[in-house]
Amino acid sequence: MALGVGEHMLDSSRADILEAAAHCFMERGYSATSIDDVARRLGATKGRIYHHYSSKSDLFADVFRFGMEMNYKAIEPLRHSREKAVERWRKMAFVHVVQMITKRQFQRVVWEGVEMHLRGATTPEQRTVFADLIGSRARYSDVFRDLLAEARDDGDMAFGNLGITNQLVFITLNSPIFWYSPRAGETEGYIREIARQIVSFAMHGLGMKEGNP
Amino acid sequence: MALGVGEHMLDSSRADILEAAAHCFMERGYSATSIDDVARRLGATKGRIYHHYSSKSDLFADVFRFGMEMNYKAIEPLRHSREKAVERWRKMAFVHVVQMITKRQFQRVVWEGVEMHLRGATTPEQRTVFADLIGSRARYSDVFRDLLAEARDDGDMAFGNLGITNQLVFITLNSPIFWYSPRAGETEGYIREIARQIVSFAMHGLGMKEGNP
DNA sequence: GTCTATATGGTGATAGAC
DNA sequence: GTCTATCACCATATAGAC
Repeated sequence: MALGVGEHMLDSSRADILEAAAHCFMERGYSATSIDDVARRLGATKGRIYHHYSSKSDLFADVFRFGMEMNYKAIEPLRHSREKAVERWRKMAFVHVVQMITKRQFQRVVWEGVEMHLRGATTPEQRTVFADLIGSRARYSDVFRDLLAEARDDGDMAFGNLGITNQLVFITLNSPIFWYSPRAGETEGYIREIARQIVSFAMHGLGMKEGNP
Repeated sequence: MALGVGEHMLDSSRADILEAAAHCFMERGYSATSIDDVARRLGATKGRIYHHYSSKSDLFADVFRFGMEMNYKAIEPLRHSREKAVERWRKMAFVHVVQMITKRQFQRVVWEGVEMHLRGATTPEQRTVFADLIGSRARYSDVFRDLLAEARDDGDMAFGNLGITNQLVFITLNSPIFWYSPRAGETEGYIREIARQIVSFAMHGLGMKEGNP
């Protein structure tokens, strides 16, 4: 029940599988992860997984989907506030980074899913499953990109090529999925402090003054 | 012979294998790449590969090694110049980014090698092979980090935590391995312009004024 | 719903011809 | 030095008991 999302809840059996799968995919990557690995982490056998998912790529896609749902949910309250674009961007960037840190397993899967798509490494059948996920992810990225454009028009940001800049910013915001490692006694305040430094770095790169969310 | 490195040249047979392997590992990742894939790309069979390398991880390690050798070679002339740290950092960052773009296959393998190490996904025997490679990569990163510290002492940069900042900067500089895609009629000037924008973004993030290498 | 087989295919690695 | 078998193993996915 900890994994409630949007208007519906996931039954706990499925939530357990998602959590275990996300963790395994994060640790070993899609290809090196076997269904047996996920089952072992669940303390079960693969029969249980195949009862809920028809294939490994189906399972992977559902983890991907759930990761994106969490992201949209996190920024939703901030998207349509009446503040200036630069301020909306700053707050959204902050909660995005916190997501990257606290939901690391799922965000790594999202990243690898995008990677697989960009490399064209997916099989034809996988493309159908992936299509709307990749679209969802692209639209999510566009939300941030459009705010950058708006903030530049407002004169609150200064940068060169919009597409490249958004790539640089996004990879900066996503980077903790690669280098952050949780430590004992990790507090919410500690995580927020890390996130603050990352957003600050990105904002400077965007030609802005300092700011504390 | 195009792959000459350091004081020695690689025999062309081995250079061909390295190039093909790098390309396959870039496209599919380590685990999803089979020796047959590499052989197919060579227009050969795996007998040829196993004559030069005793295992898949050995081959991967050699691609990793070669990628790092290229990196060290690229920054070597700049490391010990007598300019200020901030200026040395800027020039080294620039050639590093150009490497990321122009030697993308090898740099992706370096990235995945580091990833595999961080995830602890390597088998005990692989750790021995990887150990010095990871060390080499860590020292390479430290070269940049130490310059950041020096530049901050000089009063030429302003940032918070050194370790986090170096991670953010490094991931920014490395990012084209993920999003850059070569296009027809790609000129050296075009690549340098992209690199210039990336370094500029990073430098702003480091609390510096604009600069054109 | 979850388990225990088991069918099936692919992959790393080796042996031996040329 | 490269090729053509071939082996042994592991992983996806299924079938059917409980």
